[in-house]
Amino acid sequence: MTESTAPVLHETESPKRHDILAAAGMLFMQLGYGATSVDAIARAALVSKATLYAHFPSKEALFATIIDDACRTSLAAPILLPEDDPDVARVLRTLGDQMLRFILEGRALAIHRVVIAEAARFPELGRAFWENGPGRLRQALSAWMQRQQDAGRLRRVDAGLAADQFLGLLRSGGHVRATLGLPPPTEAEIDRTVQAAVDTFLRAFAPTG
Amino acid sequence: MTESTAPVLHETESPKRHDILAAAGMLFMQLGYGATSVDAIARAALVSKATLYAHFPSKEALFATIIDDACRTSLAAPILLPEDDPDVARVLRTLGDQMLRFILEGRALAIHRVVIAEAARFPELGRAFWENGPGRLRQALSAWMQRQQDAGRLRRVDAGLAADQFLGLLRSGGHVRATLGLPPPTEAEIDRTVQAAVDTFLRAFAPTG
DNA sequence: GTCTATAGAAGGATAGAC
DNA sequence: GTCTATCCTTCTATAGAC
Repeated sequence: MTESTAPVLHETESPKRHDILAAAGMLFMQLGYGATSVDAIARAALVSKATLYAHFPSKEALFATIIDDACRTSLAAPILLPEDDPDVARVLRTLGDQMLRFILEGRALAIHRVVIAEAARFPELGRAFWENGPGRLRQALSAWMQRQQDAGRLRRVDAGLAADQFLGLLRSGGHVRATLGLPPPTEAEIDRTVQAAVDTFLRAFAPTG
Repeated sequence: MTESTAPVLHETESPKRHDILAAAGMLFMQLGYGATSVDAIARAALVSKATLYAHFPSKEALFATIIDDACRTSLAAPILLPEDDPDVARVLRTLGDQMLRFILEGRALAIHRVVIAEAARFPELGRAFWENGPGRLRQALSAWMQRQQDAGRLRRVDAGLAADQFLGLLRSGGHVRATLGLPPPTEAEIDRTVQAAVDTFLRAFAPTG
């Protein structure tokens, strides 16, 4: 309190600890849990293994810390759902575009894949991923759709189910292939997928009138 | 030729080899590549490691053989798409029901997860999974939809894209959660998802008339 | 083909000096 | 907190007898 005026959020953040987290994060994401050795992490962080074990009790704990943190920070993409925009199609197109590009991009895809890979050994990571990523978006989108229904701009249906369906339409095709390591969709394909998702969704959920 | 009348398909299939494949298949699916040791496989197969290495040149080769084989056989669920049934909704409901239950069931889900997990180390497995599973279904469904369009029972659109969308609607919600190790959807939720997928799809793709 | 026994390397984790 | 050096286990893979 009396030493510094700098707003230190994590006073436990030594530089070495930061280096370890950075190196381990990269290696775990790229190679997975099993194929990444503690030796390799220490080497990449320019740190001895003893130092690593002074900061983290085990390889498992280090992995869990990193992935959990990555879920909390890297998945928290800003969700753009302007309440007052009456153009439902435009809002969905913008959201779909951002969301699809985000989950196809390197980091989010790497997190997704490593979490699926280790969901058996680290069940809590599956939950952390869901709650910070897809679940959060589903929640926000569902609430938005409910309000659009109340405003008469969407047909009245189960909002949670409708949100799931719109997100499912976005993921259709390209995302499954990308998680399997196959070539990701091109820019043009992404645009086409988003447009098609919005079209299909609105054909099905436009207000009856 | 002169010894036996039994129709032997694979004469290279010794009983030990079969035991090894069975044991390794179970362990790899359950624990993944890294967490499964050759020792454990040999023990479970009641075979020595030397015998295992007499049949397979390496752990990697054994893994690749097993997963590739699993993709070819276990993913080849029969695709029921009766050409002559004019009731499009019924066909889609039947297909959706089978498909969704299949990809949520233990074995298919285990294969999916282990392939995603090791897609970096074994890129060819990602392709094998796609081509024998989702890709095959997409292909069949796309062709069926094309013919339904020709018969005037569906609106004329890009059939491949429509197939992707229907499959995306089916996967929406439950499947993503299941791959993350979260509780799979209940029977009732599966039914609801299938019904909702068919409803949304037909609302969007019914013939204009 | 199949076994027992073991080589040889790499894994995670720690002791002890500073 | 950080290092060097090392411990013990486990790993993949093989040699050699049968």
